[in-house]
Amino acid sequence: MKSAKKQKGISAKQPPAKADRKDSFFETVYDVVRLVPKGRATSYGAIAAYIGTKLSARMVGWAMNAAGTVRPKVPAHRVVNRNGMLSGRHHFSTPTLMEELLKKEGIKVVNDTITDFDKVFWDPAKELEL
DNA sequence: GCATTGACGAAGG
DNA sequence: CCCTTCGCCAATG
Repeated sequence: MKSAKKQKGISAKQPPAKADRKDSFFETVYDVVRLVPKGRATSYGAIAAYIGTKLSARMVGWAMNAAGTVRPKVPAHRVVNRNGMLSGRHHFSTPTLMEELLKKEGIKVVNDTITDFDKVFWDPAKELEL
């Protein structure tokens, strides 16, 4: 990341690690991810687009960072980047946990990438028909 | 309070 | 076609 000399409102609230269940960008993300059916996967951009902040797909990733801290836990393993790569696998308990979970759900993962991503792809904006 | 980073994505060279 | 840069917003140092 180059230089983002931009900073607006200081953060007065703690990260979603507390799971305050308050209305938050994160909460919406969690809700959508939890709606992802088994054997399917979605992308950060798809979720962001569904929420309306497609330009901030990064924030979705940030929200996922706290996915394991909220209850019930969010199936973050079903969320991958737009290429279908398990970019977030390194953030799990073990780097292999993510692909293991996906494989259990019937998703083929090769080289940290979902082979049939086109088939398992689940777009909330389409499936849920915003 | 400013600088850097981050589980992304699209556009430009 | 591969690599670099920008944008976005929030958190952390």
